[in-house]
Amino acid sequence: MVTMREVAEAAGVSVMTVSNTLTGLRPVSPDTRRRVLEAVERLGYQVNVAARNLRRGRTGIVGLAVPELSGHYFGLLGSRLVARFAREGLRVVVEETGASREGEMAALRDSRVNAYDGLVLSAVGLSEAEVEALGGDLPVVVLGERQAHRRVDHVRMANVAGAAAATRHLLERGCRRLGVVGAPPLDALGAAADGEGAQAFDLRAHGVLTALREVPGASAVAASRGTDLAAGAACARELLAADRRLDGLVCVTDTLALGALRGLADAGARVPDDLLVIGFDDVDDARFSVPSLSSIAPGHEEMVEETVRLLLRRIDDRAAEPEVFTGPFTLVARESTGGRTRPLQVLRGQA
Amino acid sequence: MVTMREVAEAAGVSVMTVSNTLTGLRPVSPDTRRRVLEAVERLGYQVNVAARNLRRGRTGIVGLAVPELSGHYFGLLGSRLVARFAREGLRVVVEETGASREGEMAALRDSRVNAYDGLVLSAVGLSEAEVEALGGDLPVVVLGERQAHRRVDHVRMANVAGAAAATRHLLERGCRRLGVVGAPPLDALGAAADGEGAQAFDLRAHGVLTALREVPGASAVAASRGTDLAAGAACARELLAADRRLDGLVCVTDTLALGALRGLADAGARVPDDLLVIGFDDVDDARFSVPSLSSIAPGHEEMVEETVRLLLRRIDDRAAEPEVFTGPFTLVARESTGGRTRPLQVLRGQA
DNA sequence: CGGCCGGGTTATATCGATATAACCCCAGGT
DNA sequence: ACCTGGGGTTATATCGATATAACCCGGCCG
Repeated sequence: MVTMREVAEAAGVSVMTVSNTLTGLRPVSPDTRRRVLEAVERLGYQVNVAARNLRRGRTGIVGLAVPELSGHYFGLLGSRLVARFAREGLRVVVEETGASREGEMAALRDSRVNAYDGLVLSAVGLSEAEVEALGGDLPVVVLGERQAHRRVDHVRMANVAGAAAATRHLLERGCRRLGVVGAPPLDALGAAADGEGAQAFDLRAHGVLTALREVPGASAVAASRGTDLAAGAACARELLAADRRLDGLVCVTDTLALGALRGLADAGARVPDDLLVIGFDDVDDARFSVPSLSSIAPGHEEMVEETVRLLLRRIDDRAAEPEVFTGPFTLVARESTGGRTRPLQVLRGQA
Repeated sequence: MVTMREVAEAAGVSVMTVSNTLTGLRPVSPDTRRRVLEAVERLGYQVNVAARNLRRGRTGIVGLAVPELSGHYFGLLGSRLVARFAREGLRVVVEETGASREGEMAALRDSRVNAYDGLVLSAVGLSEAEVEALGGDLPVVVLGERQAHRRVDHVRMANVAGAAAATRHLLERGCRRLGVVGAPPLDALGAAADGEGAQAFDLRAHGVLTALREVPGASAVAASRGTDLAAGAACARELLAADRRLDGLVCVTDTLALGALRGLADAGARVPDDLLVIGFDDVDDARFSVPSLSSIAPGHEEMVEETVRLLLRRIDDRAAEPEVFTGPFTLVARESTGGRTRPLQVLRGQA
């Protein structure tokens, strides 16, 4: 490995002059600059990032901790964040938490031990207080809910409002006997959803309830068996078996909804003829499933933008006042709720 | 940030003794060990990875360069690789190449500049010679084709054999007028697919041709418009519009196949009643689409295992003899080729 | 005409860990 | 009794870059 010292000798200057020409932190005469660059080129010099990091105290790496990278939503999110951070000259290390407390704690520890410049944590297991405690002075932006004290930067979706809009969409189209896929039993929900430790899914279920109460005679039952496609299919079959007259399905994620479409097909139920289905996240696949899936689009662009902004801000100033950003949302009606193939923008709203 | 020196002072020993107790590289008496660990605990010491890296010349990070993380296949692959490398104590930095030469060159450069311990490169744009030249002495494992000289470690799929098996599956079920989604014009294929710079998709198309020639009276036309869901849908519509009597569709990836299912639905064609569809990759969604998608499962497990093994081996020994590993494959027949909902393992084969 | 200023450059200390070699001391072999 | 050996420990050099302060020199101000 060719070092700065060798470049310096080749160019007949000191290492600091080489450093200065390369970083541009201090002025260098045009003549020396040329000689240095020429030597750099000739020797094929590349900075040793480890040494630079040691001295600078920065690594140029941020962590991204998500439940699992292969999910529809997190794949999308990861992809966008990687691209966006790249524009800021930051690289992204991916950690998978498995949506567990241990996984999230490991991600935080890892980020500190390896001195990442910051961490984007999609938190489902840890509370804000725990994140704050475990994170120490590590810059962290949390994606998700559970913000009780607002002492950590948060980027969240319009979960309640979005889910309510989704539900109203079904109700407006005549649904009265709803199934909710991916939510805890609805009667147990009240307490959790309003208060402290509510998860995104709880909040979405809460949004469903909110909309449901606006329409007399409308009812809903929930089922939950996980977050993957198989879970969606299983829940759909379960709900349909329990109530053959079900006429609408609100799924708390598109992954669950796509699985549910499969489960309904298994059970011989036709969408949208027999019942309507709507999801949440507006992943790419929603536009291409058969039937195409209506969904709540949570402003991916804005959320990514804001996540990056907040993390950079905090890296820059650890004492900055914590912010909570809630993305906008858009209801996208497609075939699964009786719409046409081409997406129809029905409603745009804020939390 | 508390340093080793402070721990040493607190424990009344030298920094080297602290280092030794922590790394375990040299023996330390039980008594001192206890004192050191106690001091570490009390002060909340954590090693400075930048300093360790500088000294050790390793970073504990490997790069993973894929066209885009949000694709079905690459999300799956990324997820598995991240998990698998984690077991080896390695973290993964994701780079998106956009399937372009420039992106792949950037990934290689980045990996060298940042001194990753190695790089897993899903190469579509660069030739092996270019990878070798640009990579320098960086340990690299290439996922994909184009290995001409076998001087770089490769992990590949049974593209030809797998695609041939997929095609035979359709032919056995009576298809005679096939469409190939994601392949270049088939008559232009011969030259490219046998020889040097063949891409995975070319090889799969080649496999289709191989099987096709075995059945007199069978024909195929190809269409290609990209690699995403929209491309799959567009190709399917295009092929069907050109030949309404099309009775089978071989798609070079599941993403294209899932898009194609959508495109066929748009055109009013029923799968599997009017025509059969098969994909390649066996992504999660294939099991849950409607109809569920038959596919070639390329031995994800083995490929990931082998990728990690080869990279670790080369990190350990840059002069090791380059290897090419070709994964096994399995044909999974589902509804889209007239199978039942539950997957049916029809054929297991090697390249 | 002397002192000050600032562009341009350099030597040196420093970041925090690890490799190296030297040291001490006691057990065991001869 | 002496030498050898190795467990346990330490001081110091080192990894490769950057921060710091000092230096040189020509121009400008008073």
